[in-house]
Amino acid sequence: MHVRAQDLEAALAANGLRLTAARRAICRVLARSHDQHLTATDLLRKVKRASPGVNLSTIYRTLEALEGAGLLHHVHLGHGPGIVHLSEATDHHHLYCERCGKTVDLPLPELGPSLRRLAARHGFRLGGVHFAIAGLCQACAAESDGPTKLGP
Amino acid sequence: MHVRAQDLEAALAANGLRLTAARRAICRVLARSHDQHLTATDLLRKVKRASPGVNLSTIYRTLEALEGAGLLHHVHLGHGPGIVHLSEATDHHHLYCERCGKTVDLPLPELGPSLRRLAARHGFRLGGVHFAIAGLCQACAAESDGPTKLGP
DNA sequence: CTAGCTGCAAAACCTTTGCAGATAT
DNA sequence: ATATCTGCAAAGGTTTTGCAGCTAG
Repeated sequence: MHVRAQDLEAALAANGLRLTAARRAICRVLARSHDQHLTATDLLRKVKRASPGVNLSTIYRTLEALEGAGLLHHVHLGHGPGIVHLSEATDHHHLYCERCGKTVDLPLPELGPSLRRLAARHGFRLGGVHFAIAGLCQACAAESDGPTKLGP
Repeated sequence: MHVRAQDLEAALAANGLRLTAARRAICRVLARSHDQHLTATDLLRKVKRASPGVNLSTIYRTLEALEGAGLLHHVHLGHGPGIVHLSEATDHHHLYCERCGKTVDLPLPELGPSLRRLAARHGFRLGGVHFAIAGLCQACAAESDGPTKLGP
């Protein structure tokens, strides 16, 4: 099983943060959506179903608090808004298709020493998963090679 | 030697685009700054030294035209504005320090088969250099491990 | 001549911030 | 009781767009 809303709430409390209705609602949505890629606005829409009064700035401030407590990260897949990721789910990187936006989760163990060693050679330690690794998915790559292969 | 301004101008013309004073100035700055990481605003500042009247929207529109003609790409290192890269210089990827913003160029051959093969296993072709690979540079990684190691 | 380019101003987009009032502890 | 959190509204930084006039071809 995955992180439950109450785990998130407990962690908030443990970090000296207050448990408000808005935060409870946000934690619930986060726990329930652990396998999705939600933007702040997506999150607001879902939170509003339970607590209609919540404002987007509360979403951002709560995300900031949760991120500060190490409970989640935000990830940039490409242009546009960042998405939210529970920290338990940061065991994978993201492959992101620059053309169609498709993403593929890339288990960190699979990333293995290869990229890490390469980065280390330049004095870098590979960061978390804050930015995706961009490329083209199969479909878009094919389209890019022969754009009108099958066309009239 | 690297791409010259007149090469860029010729390529513009070859793509049916008009050669205006603003575009000439932009091409000159781009050619001269091929080894730098310029944002649109940086570019404007430099262009204005030769052509004071030029507007930021002209910069964006010209970059769009040049990008459409395959002459340059824009790259996102992290949060904040994108930077501009002549296509001839897209033979390297970027390592980007999430903390201090330092970047290191990573020759594509050095990226080697490792990451490429990993991406291929998921049906992806590693894209250009549109987004950087994020991590922590040596200094920031050290600081992150022992924040107050040397402090008072 | 006319399609395309320009400057200006205004908007779009995502995110952050100031403030006065409400709330958890 | 009081430090923290909230909603609202307004601003922030980057990029895009509408429009009327200018210019390259």
